[in-house]
Amino acid sequence: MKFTISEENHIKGVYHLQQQTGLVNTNALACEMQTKAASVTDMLKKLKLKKILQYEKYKGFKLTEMGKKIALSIIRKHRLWEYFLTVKLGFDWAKVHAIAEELEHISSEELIQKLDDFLGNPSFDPHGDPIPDSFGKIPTIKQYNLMQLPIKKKAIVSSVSNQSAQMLEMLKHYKIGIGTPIQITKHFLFDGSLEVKILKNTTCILSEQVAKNIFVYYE
Amino acid sequence: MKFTISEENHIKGVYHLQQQTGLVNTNALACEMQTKAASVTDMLKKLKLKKILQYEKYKGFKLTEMGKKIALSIIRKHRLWEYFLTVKLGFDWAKVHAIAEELEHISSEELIQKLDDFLGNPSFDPHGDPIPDSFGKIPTIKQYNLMQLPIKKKAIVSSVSNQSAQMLEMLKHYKIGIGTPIQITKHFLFDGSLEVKILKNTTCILSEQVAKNIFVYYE
DNA sequence: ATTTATTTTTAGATTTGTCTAAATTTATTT
DNA sequence: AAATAAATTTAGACAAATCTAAAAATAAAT
Repeated sequence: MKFTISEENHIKGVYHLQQQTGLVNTNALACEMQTKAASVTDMLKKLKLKKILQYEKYKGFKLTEMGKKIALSIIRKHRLWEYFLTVKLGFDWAKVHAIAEELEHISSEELIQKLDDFLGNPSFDPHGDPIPDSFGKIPTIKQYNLMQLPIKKKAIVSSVSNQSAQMLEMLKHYKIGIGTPIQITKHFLFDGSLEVKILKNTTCILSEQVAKNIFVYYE
Repeated sequence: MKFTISEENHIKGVYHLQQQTGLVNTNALACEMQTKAASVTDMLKKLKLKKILQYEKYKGFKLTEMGKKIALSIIRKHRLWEYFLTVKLGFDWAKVHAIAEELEHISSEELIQKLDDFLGNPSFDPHGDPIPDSFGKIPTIKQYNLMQLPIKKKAIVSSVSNQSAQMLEMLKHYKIGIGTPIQITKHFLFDGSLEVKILKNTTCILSEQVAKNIFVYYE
């Protein structure tokens, strides 16, 4: 089945929200999509008709199995293109998201399969987010946010959840990126801030607010 | 200035037609665009307003200088993507056009500049069509792949699109490189293979698969 | 349990790009 | 030059995707 760009964006938006909340409501999606509630309602009717989501008036909605499959295929495209843009074209990781938002709507399945092979079938994009395979399966590793990481335990930065420009700029300054080895050397109980050693490099202090948006894995 | 996909496609269509005819007429463009004359008229009004084309009712139309610049930037994108799809992703050249029709509308200028560099600033796409540079300047010689070269016609090897190690090794063995004078002496219809004379040197047999990756020019 | 507030949906308008059918302009033929 | 044909444009309609403003349903508060 074929979808418009707007439909695809809505499907992706629902997927994103239902990851956290289970059932999604109209206002939340309107906010996520930077549009109005009335427009969302219109789109919901269309997507229900196409059996992309289960939707009862006034009662919230969520994707059907088919809807989920479509969402994952769009996310797969998005993340493969992000990988291409940073690793092959040398883009700064802060810039790739907007371009991938366009590229993810290119329709050819064969293109994505060949791109995947060309990139060496990566499992994670440059932000550390997992890239679903062609069946929609998502690779998993146990991730912990920095606040949960035991003190002195060596770990690898795997992703960053708050991708605001300010956040990315700060991490760039500290030379913290995906794959950076890291270790907590002190935990200040007063304000929850952490002293963090970027291995083979300097040490810095991160606030709790920042730390809980940085994810790592170990072993 | 920003354009919709439909506007961009019409600009490209006008450019293509005016290459041959100078002034373009409504029906011709309608045919080119697989649409109706009335729809073309609507679009012409819009593009005239945006100063993309000179247009007098009932009297035909052609692109302004600005219109030409835009057309060339779209053609540039199209051909760079075609190059990417064949040379980097290994697509069959027959399949790349449709995909490039979508990719050419991705808007980022930085993307195209980086893609161009990544591909090594190629001058011709895999069909031998010239790729305009970022100023809209078009390289002049036309390239043909060996399958398209008329028999007995003397030509010069100008580029090789499939740069796999095996390919390069084979070419090295036959002493075929950029600038090598070459001539087709026989075309075996059975399997599409060619008997090729490397001038001032030996003769060899090249499979169709190899031949279509070797580009030449003549005169 | 009413009233008030919030959320969601409907109703109707707008924009973009397309269409058909009719009218108009230009070109061709007799 | 008048009649006919072809090309082009206008007028009006339609679908998609959005919006505003008002109505309806649900949730929260007194």
